[in-house]
Amino acid sequence: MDDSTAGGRTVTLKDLANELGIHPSTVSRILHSGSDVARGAASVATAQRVRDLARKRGYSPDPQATGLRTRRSNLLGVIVPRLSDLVLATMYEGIEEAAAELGYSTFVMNSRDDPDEQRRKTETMLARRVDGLIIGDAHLDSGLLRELSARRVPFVLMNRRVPGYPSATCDDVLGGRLVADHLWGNGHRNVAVIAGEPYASTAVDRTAGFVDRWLALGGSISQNAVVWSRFDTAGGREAAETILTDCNPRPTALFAVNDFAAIGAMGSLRSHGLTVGHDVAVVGFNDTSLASELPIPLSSVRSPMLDIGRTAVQLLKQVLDGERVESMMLKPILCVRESSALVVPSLAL
Amino acid sequence: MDDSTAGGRTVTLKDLANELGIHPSTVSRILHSGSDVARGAASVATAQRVRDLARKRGYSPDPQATGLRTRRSNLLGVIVPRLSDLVLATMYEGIEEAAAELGYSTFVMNSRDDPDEQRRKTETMLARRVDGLIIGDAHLDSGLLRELSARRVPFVLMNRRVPGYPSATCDDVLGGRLVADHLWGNGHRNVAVIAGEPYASTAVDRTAGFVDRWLALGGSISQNAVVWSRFDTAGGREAAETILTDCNPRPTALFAVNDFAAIGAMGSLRSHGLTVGHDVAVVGFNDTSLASELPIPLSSVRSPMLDIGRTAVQLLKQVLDGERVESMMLKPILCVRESSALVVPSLAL
DNA sequence: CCTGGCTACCCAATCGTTTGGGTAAAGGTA
DNA sequence: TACCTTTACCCAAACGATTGGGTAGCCAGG
Repeated sequence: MDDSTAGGRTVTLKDLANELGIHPSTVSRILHSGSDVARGAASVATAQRVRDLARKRGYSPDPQATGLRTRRSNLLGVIVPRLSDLVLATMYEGIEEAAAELGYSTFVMNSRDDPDEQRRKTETMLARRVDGLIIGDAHLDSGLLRELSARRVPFVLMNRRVPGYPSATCDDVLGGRLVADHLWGNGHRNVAVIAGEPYASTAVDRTAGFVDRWLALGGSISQNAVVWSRFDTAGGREAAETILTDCNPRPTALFAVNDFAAIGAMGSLRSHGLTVGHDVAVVGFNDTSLASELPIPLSSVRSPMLDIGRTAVQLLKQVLDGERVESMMLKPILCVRESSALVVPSLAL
Repeated sequence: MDDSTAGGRTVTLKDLANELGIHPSTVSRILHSGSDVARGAASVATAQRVRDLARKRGYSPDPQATGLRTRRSNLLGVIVPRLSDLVLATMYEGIEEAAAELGYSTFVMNSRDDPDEQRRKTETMLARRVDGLIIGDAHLDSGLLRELSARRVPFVLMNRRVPGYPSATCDDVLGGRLVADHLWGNGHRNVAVIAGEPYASTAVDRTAGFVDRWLALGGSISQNAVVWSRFDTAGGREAAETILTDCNPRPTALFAVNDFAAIGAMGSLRSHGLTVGHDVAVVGFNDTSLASELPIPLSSVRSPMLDIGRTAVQLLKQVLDGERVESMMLKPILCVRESSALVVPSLAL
């Protein structure tokens, strides 16, 4: 009577078959095959009776049994640095949606960007027999990816890319370029970059996109105007402090490759008596929902986070189907707000 | 040679048994039983050989097969309104940790606080044969909970409570009280509350805790000084607008039951030319990492989000073990910052 | 009448583990 | 020596679904 599984007594194929006086295999074919197979398996009338009873009894196939037999779990593993990072959480929402549409369920785990944890979590996922992995915390120098490749584990990268592996990312280089164009166009000639973690392609690409374009426009950027930092507010604050100390004359604009770092930087500027948007322009990246809500609304590059998540699922699906896949880079757009809206008069040409 | 499961050819109990010339059941007992059973099952020497080989071959038991046999999946389902809400994401981190320690893996799904989605996601979880559910999006008037109870689905609530069901929450009433004491102590006598969604216990309890204490202190709060709102910045902004229009004289302090709503309110105050912390005090709730980083750092009630997640897992474990459980309410503390630090001189007694 | 081809099913093995019930051999006791 | 315990294993039946291979009965064509 009592059953330890959540939901109590569950109905099996055999139950349905017994009740209708037919064989379980017939029921299986009717319920879980394309209509082509189902057609050959039973008469239209029987098929209808089976489907009706299944609905009435609330039959739902046991994924463990199915998985055991078919060797597929319909489970996707997702690894992110931390889900409390708004960016990754939003991408995950996209993943969840797209995965559900394809009949997959998803696991998420946090790796905190720690290589040991990355490895541990990956193994946990594989032990759970996921069909494939979406890796949202790839490091540029990762040996783990090579290893997974060698073990023929199906996976795709998300958010961060690593050359040689399929990935769904924002076109971060373009994003950086947009910011360079914007700041240059507003008359800035002395800028600095809060560049993020050097192991993350997001940071590297955004920085490179910015710097390369800046140089192409005829600008120059000194060594110590590019400061690598953590992605959080504290990291941004520290980086800004460094810039304010090291750069002389003080830059008129700051590009932070991440909104949180930008917010930290704004805090630092404020405590130096500088007004963001007036004395120093600031631009962030990702356009998280906070950017527009800040006292001085933050200009930010909007990356299509939800779509990146969805795209990652589609790519992984292709990998699982044995198709060849191309990495996808989704286009960002720049949202200019008060933090960088002003043209620098003294420098305007 | 090729194997559709991630990780390629996997080692089974039978493989190990064959290689050692013993029976799979013996291997199973050695590897997956308490040392008491294992002792009776094989000689110490054999046990050691088995364990060594298992390690060497990288054996990991197939959870589908295990689940099929034991009727337990070691999977926990977690349902939250949205993972892109920092509060829930942080709680989930606690869940993930605690669950891993107990050998469980966790699924998360977003319900967007929509009753249909809640029901759908719940069914999806049950179809996956989770052993139990952690429900982070309970509505006070939910029929779903009654139904799950009737179906004897093991579950606990997290973050929001509903009388009659076990839950792990912050002591929200206390949180509200702390804010009342603080504002009253700073001389405020005319306050308003941005109360959140009336279907969430967090909103209701924080508001009630505040209001009841306020009255107990001898204060009074008019009807239209309590405004229900969404939990996000837009909701907070609108609520603040309402308050500024409807309340005369203008309140000297605002308590928002959620940091994001508080941030929205701060925005609204600013656009009315009011300085937060000077003209109007603002206090939020949850002490999300942003609170302290805002230009005017936000006072906020810190709730132990990570621990709430961990506690939820422990409670669910107890439910699964058939033990009786008591709801847990974790203590919050108030972090006073610039947004509400000033004493109101004109009103100080 | 025989053959061939449907239609509408059934049969049984299989996936990897777990677990209740053996049992043969060794050792101890009366 | 007969009998009882251990020890150290083996055996086989599940769990629920899938799937390659039947097959009985019917109809049509030659």
